[in-house]
Amino acid sequence: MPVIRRQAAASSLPQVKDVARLARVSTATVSRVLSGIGGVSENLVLRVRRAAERLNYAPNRAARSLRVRRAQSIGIIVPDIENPFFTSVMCGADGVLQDAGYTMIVANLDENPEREQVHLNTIRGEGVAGVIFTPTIAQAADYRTLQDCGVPLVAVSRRPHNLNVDFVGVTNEDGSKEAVEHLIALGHRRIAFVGGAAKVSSTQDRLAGYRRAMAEAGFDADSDLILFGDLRQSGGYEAMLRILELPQQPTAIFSGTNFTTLGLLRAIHEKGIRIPEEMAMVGFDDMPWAGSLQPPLTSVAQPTNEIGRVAAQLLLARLRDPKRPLEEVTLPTTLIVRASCGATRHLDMVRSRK
Amino acid sequence: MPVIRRQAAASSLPQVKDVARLARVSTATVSRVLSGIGGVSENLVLRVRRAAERLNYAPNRAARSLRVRRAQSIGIIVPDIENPFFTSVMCGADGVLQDAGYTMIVANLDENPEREQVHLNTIRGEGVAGVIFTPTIAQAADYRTLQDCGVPLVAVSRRPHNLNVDFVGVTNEDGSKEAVEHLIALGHRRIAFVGGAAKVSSTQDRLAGYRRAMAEAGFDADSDLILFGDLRQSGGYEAMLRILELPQQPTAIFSGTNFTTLGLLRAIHEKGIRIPEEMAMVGFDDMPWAGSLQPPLTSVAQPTNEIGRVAAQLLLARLRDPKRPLEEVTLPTTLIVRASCGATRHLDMVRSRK
DNA sequence: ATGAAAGCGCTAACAT
DNA sequence: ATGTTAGCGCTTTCAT
Repeated sequence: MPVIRRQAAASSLPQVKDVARLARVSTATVSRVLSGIGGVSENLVLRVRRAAERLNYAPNRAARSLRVRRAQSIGIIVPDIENPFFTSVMCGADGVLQDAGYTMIVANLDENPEREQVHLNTIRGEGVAGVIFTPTIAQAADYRTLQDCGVPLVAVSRRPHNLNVDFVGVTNEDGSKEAVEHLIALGHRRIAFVGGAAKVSSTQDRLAGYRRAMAEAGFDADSDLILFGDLRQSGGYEAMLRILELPQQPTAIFSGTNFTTLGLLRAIHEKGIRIPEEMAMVGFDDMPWAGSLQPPLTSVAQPTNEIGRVAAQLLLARLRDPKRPLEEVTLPTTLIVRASCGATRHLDMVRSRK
Repeated sequence: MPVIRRQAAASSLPQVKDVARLARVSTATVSRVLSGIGGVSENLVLRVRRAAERLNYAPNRAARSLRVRRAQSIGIIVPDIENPFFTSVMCGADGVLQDAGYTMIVANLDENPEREQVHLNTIRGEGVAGVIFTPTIAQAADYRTLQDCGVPLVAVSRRPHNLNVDFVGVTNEDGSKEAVEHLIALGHRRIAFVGGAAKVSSTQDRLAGYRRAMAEAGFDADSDLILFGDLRQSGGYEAMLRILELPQQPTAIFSGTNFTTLGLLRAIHEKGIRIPEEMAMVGFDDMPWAGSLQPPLTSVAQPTNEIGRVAAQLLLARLRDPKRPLEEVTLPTTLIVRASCGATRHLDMVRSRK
């Protein structure tokens, strides 16, 4: 015998069947019109469109996701949502994704790797159509679980280990080399490298650029002068304190990432060290306010918005054609010369410190 | 007669029924255990938990959303995802929401009000459990559509017009007054106010604080000295150019929002004006690098993370109890004195410019 | 070109 | 305390 059920409260939202009734067509036709499949007479298309508009119809995305077994959303996993590099990347991706009708589910790891697993499970449960992420420390297996569900992944900024994914990066090594060569051209010989997280590919590539520049100039890359912080300001701050305790000080510092640079600056200001006279400086990552820093920062700028845009485009391309070959895009960096490197001063002044 | 249907490809994801089978219970029991309703024997709870873990089960959130007619996600609508104020708020909200099992759907208006309507429709379609937003220009009706669907709203930073929602703000007026009084105490009489977007409540409150400080000190608030930019650096930059064309220059500027401050600074640096000697400055909004700016910026700091946290908590509270009275939380600002206001110099030097 | 209806995976009402 | 099963709103197959 049939079970008697309480009727759920009618949704205040219009549904396909409301649109269908108003347009005097079937729900199938409404769906066909609104998803733009085609194969519907012009007449009905018009009626359906009008009805949908009249009712201010917004399709229930959960129902759609359930039916097509894939959500119209993509997950963005960022190590730190407060880092301007990542927000700028997100902003670039957002524009592209929004135009394609995707929503953006943002997972902030907040430099807290335990969160990664939780987030990945949630994202798997969301049935997102794809994921844009920046690899943190150890995870390949977790991301592979997503891949096994057929969710395409695009890595940004850091090259993931043991994971076949599309990738968007920049000329980390050449950009760093150019920056260090610039310092060398200004007369510096003892140049420190302060990287962000030591193990990520971007840091290693930037270190490689530093080493190449030093080697080609015939200078020692004194291992005392190679330090690592993390991705917060504190890492740079502490690195600077360590540098100040060195028996033989560098005359210049190349900083491998934005927050490290800010941390270094903070320590330098606290100690009253003058830039660039006592310490010259170039930092990887430009920031919208880099020109208003004390002093204006010479930096290696990444095309951050473009990185996000390309990442989103790669994802959409793969959604369209899952079989396409893996793609790896490397975008160019730009050395922006401001005052912190000392390029605007006489070389003698820079060198006088030795 | 029954219609023959093509079987959809079996999902590679485990489902409730897989967990149920493995645990030798019904799907209802699995659901009860995993959603923590209670009323299940300890024995079965254990078996279900174990089975779910073994299968690495992640519930299909779309199916759940469809069934309970509400997603486990909340929408965050921000005017500009690249503005550190909003990212910091998002970060605070994220922590709370994540712990409560919600995902965060981020909609970036990118200062583009047309996008707002599109985003609101999408968010309505997502069936989010709630929305945290910062009102932009004109919208009340659009947001009301959401409210009519029973989606609770929390406004952040700017008070929305004609909309009954929970609200998290800061002591804009008192914070600004304190900042301007600080400048007055340093001997300034001609103090300019450069606000962000003129029409939003936060700008107006900050202007009110400026006016009160000036009035109480018995100074004119010369209307020439009250300017507005927008929420990008360019607004501040252009405002500074206008200030420089004034017949009688101010000796100090109080800037109403972070990007405006950076824009002002950029113009000031370009013109080679010395801060604070030729122009003293205090800005609303602290930034993690405010101490590394040129010169270190005296600012009115908002507890940005806390704002986000409180917003999320208000939302969760209302989800628990939709009937609770509307709440309005005002968090305190803090004046952080650094060098840009000239507090570290002699008064005579500041005043000497007149 | 259009419509009827099954079924996506979950939850909760109802039955036991 | 546990199980059975309808149905959330959509898309899509199949039938016409």
